[in-house]
Amino acid sequence: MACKNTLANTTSKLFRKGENDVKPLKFDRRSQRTRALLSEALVALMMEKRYDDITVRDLLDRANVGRTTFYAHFQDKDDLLQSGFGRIVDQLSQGPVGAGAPAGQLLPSLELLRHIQSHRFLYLAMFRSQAITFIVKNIQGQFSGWIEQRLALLAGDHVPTVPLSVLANFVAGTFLTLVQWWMDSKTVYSPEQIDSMFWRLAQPSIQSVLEFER
Amino acid sequence: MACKNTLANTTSKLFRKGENDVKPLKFDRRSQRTRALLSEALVALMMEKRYDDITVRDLLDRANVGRTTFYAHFQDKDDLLQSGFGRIVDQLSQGPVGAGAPAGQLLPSLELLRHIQSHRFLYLAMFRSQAITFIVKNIQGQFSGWIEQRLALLAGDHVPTVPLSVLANFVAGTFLTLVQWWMDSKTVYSPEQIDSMFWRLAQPSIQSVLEFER
DNA sequence: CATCTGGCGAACAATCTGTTCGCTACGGAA
DNA sequence: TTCCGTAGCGAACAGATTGTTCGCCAGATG
Repeated sequence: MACKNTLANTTSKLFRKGENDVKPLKFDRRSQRTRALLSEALVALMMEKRYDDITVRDLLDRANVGRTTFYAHFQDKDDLLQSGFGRIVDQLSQGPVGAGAPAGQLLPSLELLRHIQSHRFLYLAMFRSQAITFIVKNIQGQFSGWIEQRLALLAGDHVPTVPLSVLANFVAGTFLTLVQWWMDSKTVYSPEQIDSMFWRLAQPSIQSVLEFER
Repeated sequence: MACKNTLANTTSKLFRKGENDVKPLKFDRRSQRTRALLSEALVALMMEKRYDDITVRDLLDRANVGRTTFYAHFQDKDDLLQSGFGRIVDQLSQGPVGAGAPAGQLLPSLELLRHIQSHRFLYLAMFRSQAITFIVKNIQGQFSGWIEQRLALLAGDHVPTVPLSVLANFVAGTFLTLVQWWMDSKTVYSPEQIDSMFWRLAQPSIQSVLEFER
């Protein structure tokens, strides 16, 4: 009802995280079981069909959960998605990236890649099943922000040959494109290999644009 | 009904282009008017809300078209989307890219950018309103394919430092990322400017990976 | 063992989809 | 201009989906 008015602000749901639900449930063992079952069901279904073709009934059947129960825990199908992927995004921004970046590095890519690998199923579902573009865009936006800050430091009073925001966007885009390729790839690659590829791809352009060594 | 079974093959609709509809309409002036109105309405609505939140009723109201009329022309909301964006994709593959590539160029980026600019509204809607990821992915896949072929020629019997498919994907990804940034950008850039940025970003990495001049 | 709370199905109104059915009116050719 | 074919129209329809309410059951907790 309320959430139907997304109206060009598709990320609005990202912000209505207030747990002011009238009937939230405790951390009973049963509750946790239900939430876990539903999340797993969603991920599993997202591997099979597009997100928007997944009906609540599908989730119920897959998770073996009653209709009432579902709506006791989540307002919405989107809410369930949120609770799963939103947590991941939060982990990203507060976890390995927000803190762990060694300051000398543009992007803690290796940490990120390891994180991604350890949640492979989730990310697979995220990239496979489309329609979650807003999450990807959100991530890309965050990455761009961080990178641009660091680039500004690197550039100093240099005048880059392309706008820094473009360069930052480029680096973030390269990373995410590579991750998507990684997810879809048949042969298995280690995070280290992907990380290596990433820098081999991104580094030359960065150097060139910033006019280092030239 | 039939189109609900997309089942992990989200691009299936791209291929059921057979105009074997039982009741296709002629090129009557009225028909064209209706189709145009509906297409415009879809694009307009996609700028306002996410594709999946757009209801057929919305389209009808916006386009001032009767329910029956809609289903006389299109099987589906997805079908309408198809008829709009599918045409664009076709133009891309058979038009400026398929033919016009000057053979020495990895990607006829400038032609593409001009094409995009001349259909700005459509591409804006396409990138703004998410959930059309499959189209973007489709385009990216095509681009990757072309680029990889040309890269293979360039590389010769060189052993690149990253798989060629990754490099191709990277180039295509860089292009599309840049286009998205272009669409979202406040300040206006000419296709020439974007093209210049694109090559400044992509070229160094390509050279580096292929180990030219190093 | 008692009770408290989450889970359950049935049933509900509301909405949306895709179709059918006559009727109207516009378009194109005589 | 006239006339016929066809596109467009609204109403009404069944079927599906959403989100809610209502008792009732059962597992968890003390």
